[in-house]
Amino acid sequence: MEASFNPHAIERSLYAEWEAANYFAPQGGEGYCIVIPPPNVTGSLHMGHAFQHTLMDTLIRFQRMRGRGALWQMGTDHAGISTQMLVERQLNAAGKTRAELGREKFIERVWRWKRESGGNISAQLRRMGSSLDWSRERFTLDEGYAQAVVEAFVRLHEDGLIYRGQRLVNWDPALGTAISDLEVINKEEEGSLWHMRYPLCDGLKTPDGQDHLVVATTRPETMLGDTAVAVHPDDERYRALVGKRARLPLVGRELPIVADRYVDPAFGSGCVKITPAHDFNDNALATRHDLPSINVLTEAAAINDNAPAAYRGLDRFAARQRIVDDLNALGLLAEVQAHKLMAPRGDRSGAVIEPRLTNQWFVKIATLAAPAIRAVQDGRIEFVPKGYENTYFAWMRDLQDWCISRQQWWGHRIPAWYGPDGAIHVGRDEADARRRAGLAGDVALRQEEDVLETWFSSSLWTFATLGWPEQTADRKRFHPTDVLVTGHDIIFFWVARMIMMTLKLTGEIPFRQVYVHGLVRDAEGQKMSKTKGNGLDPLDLIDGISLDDLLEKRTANLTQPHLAPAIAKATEGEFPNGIPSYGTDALRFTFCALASTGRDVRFDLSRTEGYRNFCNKLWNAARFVLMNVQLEAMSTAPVPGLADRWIKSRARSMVAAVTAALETYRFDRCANQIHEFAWREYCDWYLELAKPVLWDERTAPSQRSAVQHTLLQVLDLLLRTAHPLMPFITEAIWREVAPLLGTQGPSIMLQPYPLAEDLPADPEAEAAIDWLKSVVTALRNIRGETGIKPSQEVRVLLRGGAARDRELAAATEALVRRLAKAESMQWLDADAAAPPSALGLVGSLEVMVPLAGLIDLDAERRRLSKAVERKQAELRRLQAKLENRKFIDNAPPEVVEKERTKRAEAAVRMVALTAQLGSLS
RNA sequence: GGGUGUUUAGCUCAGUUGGGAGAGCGACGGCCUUACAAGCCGUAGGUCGCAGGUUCGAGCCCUGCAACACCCA
Repeated sequence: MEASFNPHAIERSLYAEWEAANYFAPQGGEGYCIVIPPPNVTGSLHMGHAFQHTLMDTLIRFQRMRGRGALWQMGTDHAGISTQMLVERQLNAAGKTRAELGREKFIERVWRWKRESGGNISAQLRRMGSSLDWSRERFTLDEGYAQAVVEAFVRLHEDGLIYRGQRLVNWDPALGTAISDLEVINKEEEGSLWHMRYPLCDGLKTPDGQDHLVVATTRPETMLGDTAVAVHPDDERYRALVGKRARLPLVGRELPIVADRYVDPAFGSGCVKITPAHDFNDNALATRHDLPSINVLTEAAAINDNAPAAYRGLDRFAARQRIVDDLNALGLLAEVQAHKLMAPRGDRSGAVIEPRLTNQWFVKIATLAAPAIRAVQDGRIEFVPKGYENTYFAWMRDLQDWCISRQQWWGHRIPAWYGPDGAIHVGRDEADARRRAGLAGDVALRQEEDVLETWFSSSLWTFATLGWPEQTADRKRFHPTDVLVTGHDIIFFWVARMIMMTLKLTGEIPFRQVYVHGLVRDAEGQKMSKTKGNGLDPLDLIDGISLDDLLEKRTANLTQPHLAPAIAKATEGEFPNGIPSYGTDALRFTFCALASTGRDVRFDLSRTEGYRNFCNKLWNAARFVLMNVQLEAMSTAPVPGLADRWIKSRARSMVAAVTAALETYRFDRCANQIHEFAWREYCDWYLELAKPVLWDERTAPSQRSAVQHTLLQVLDLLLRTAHPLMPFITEAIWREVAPLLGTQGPSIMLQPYPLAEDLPADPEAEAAIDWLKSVVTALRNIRGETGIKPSQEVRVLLRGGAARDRELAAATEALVRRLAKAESMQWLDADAAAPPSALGLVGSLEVMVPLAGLIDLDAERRRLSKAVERKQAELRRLQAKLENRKFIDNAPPEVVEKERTKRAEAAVRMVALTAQLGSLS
C-alpha cells in the first residue's frame, strides 16, 4: 500500500469492476427498493443531488449487506419545460425558431440532444459511487413508460377524474403555456397603485357628492376587461349605489356595481374593479354574481381584439403606460402611489404570470386527495421527520384541481382526439379512440396538441418503472417501495402526487416511508445557485479544481453578467488556492455527517477536509496492521488480553449504535460513531496498546497471535460497518485484509453487515482499559502542563486508592509504562511521604511524578491551584444540593445517593490536592 | 396576515424518557515517538436567544416576547 491515501488510484476502477460484475442488481433475499428521484436527463449533478444520492446509496448498500434483495431503481426524467427551453435556446442562438422547425423536427432535435448529453448525469452518478441498477434504467419518455402514462390517463378519464374545461390558469406569456400553481413564485416587488375614476351613470352621486367612484389597481391595463365594480355590502358610503351602474373609461362599457364580502372596505376607496378574465379573486366573485368574463390578452400577453382599437396589439406594459396617460389626459387619474405588491413569476422563465382563461385538461383532486390523506394519517406512509406530515396535510386539504396540460411539444402528447364536430374522444391510440366512440374510419380525427406536464408522468414513477400495468415479478417483489428520499421542496410537486396517483391506479401505497432531507446551502447559508455564482460542483470537490478554472466556471454564461466581478472576488476570497481534491468517500462522509433531522445543511468544506484526513487515517491504520501481521505467528492459538477484549466490546457498541442510526435515518450519528470509534478508540488506543505486545520479544506467542487476530478482525468489522458511507476506501483496504482472515469473496459489497450480537460484551475489560486510559491521561496531563519533554522518561509513584486499583495496576503495568513513557511504576504505602512530586488523581488513587529536576515547580503549582479551585467549586455546589431538605425529600433515593458519593469523592480529592500544593510551597 | 422551523463554544452542529454542558473545525502550548505532520500529546473557551412559569431539580416541559429562515395567503 502507498504511504498515503490516493482516492484517484482506486475509485474509477473499483466502480467499473462492481458494475461489470453486476453487483448492483438485486440478489436473493426479501426485496428492498428505493427509486431514484429521476434527475433531468440533460441535467448535471449539483450538490443537492450529491447529498441525496449519498444518503440513498448508504441505505441501499446497508440493506444489501444485510441480505436484502436491494434494488436502487435508476431512471431519468424528460423534464418537459426545462429541456424544451434549453433546446429552444440553442436553436435561437443558431438563428432559428421552434416554429420554423415544426413539431416533428423539433422533437427529433430534442431526442438528438438527449442522446448527446444524456450520459452526463449518469457518468456523474457513477463518480459518486452510486450503486444504481443500471440494467433496469428507465426514462419517462421511453416506449414502455409512455404506454404506462397513456394507460394512466385513459383510466383516470374513464373514471371521470380527468376533464377538459375553460378555467383561469397561470399563463406564462414567455413560454406560451399554462403552468401549475406550484410553478409560480410570488415575490414582493416595487410597483405602483393607480387610483382611477370611474364615472357614475345616470347622474348619480356618492354621499359625499362625487360623480364618480375611485378604484385602485396595480395593473391598470386589465381595466379593459372590467365587467363590474364591487363594494362591501356593509359599506355605508356605497350602499345606495349597489345595483346601479358606472361607466368604464376608455371603453365606454357600463359596469354594474355589486356588493360582495370579498372587498376590503379599508383598502383604498373601498371600491374594487372586477376583471374576471385576468384575476383569480375577481373570477370567483364574477361566478357568484353571474358576471361575464372578457379576455383582453393574447397568448403573448398583448392586448387583443376585445379591447378598443387604440390598444390592440400593444404589449401589456406598453398598454399600461398608454392607458395611464389617456386616463390622466381625461382627468380620470386620481392618484399614483408607490406600492409593494406580490408579483407572480414563472419559476422557469421569470416572466410575470398572467391569470388567463383557456381550455385546459384537469385532474379532479377531491376524490384522489382523501385516500392520500388517510394513508398518512393511519401510518401506512410515514414521514421522517414526522413534522412534515402537517405540511402535507395542510396542503392536501385545500387542493385545487390539477391542471395537467401544457402548451408544449416535448412530452407525452395527450391521448385525446377531436372529431369534426369538436367532440373529444380519449383512447390508448387513435384507433382505440375511434373504436370507443363508434366512429367510422373515414371520420377525420385531430389529436390534442397539448402534452402532459412532467409531474403527471413522474407521479407514476414507483410502479411504472417496475412494469405497470403488467403485474411483473419485479413489481410484486419491490412495490410498495421502502423509502423515498427527497428534499422538502418537492413534497407538493412530487410526493403528494405520487401518493394520490399510486393509490388510485394500483391500490397500493408508493412507499412506506418518506425521508425528507434538507437543502444544501453554501457556507453563508445562502441557497447555491448559478446566478449567485456560489455553487459548488460535487465533482470539483472530488477531483479538485484550480482557482482559474473555478472562476471561469462561476462567471461564464451568467444571466446577469454584471455580477461577474463580485462573484469573482467572493470566489477568490473563499478559495484563494482553488479546491484541493478530496475524493468521493470524504465528500460522502461529509454529507452523512451533516445530515441531521431534515434541516438544511450549510456545506462546510473544512469538514470535507477533516474527513479526507479521516480517510488517510484509516488507510494508515490498515498499513500498520498489514505491516505487523505475520501469518505464521497467527497460527498459534490466541489468548486475548484485556486490550483485545476491550476493543471488541467497544466495537460491539459501535456496531449497535451505527445500525440503530441507519435504521432511523440518523446519518449524522452513524458517521460520528464510525469516526469516533475508528480514530479515538481503534487508532488512538488499541493500536498503541498493540504495539508493546507486538514488539516485545518476550511476548508469549498466544498473546501476539491474539493481538494480530484482533487487529485484523476489528479492522475488517470497521470496514464493513463503514462501507455504506465510504464505499471505495473500504473496498480497497478490505481486499488487502480479507485474505489474511481467510475470508472468501470478491467484494466487501457482498459481505454481511456486522451484527453487534456476534461480538462479546465485556464490561470487565472495558472497566480495566478505562482505568488505564485515566492513568495514562493523568500522566500525559502532567507532562504537558509542567513541560516535561516527551522524550524524557519519568518515574511514576502510586499511592492510596483501593484494592481494585492495585489489581488493575498489576494487570496493566507494562501497557501503562509504555504509553506514558515511564521507566518505573512504584507503590507507596498510604501513609508514606512522597518526594516532591506532580500529582494527578484517578478516583482516590494518587498518581505522582517525582520532580527530581525535571519539573517546572511554578508550572506545577499553577496547575494544582487551578485544580483546587475547580474542586472547591464542585464541592460547594454538591454541599448546597445535599443540604437542601427538599432535594433529599423529593428526589429519587438513587439520585441522592449518587450525589453523596460524588461529594465524598470530591472531598478526598480536595484533601489530596491541597496537601500536595502545601508540600510544594 | 396564517403556519412551520431555528436560536447551545469563535465557526458548523449533536444533545434520545427532565438528574454532573459535547464533537469536528478553528485558537493556544509542546512534539519529525519506527501507520499516518492529511499526524501525535496537552490546554483554553459556553448566563444553552430574552422574560416568566411548573419542578427538589430545566438546554430539554408550559406561556409570552425577540431575531432569523422557509412555506402559504
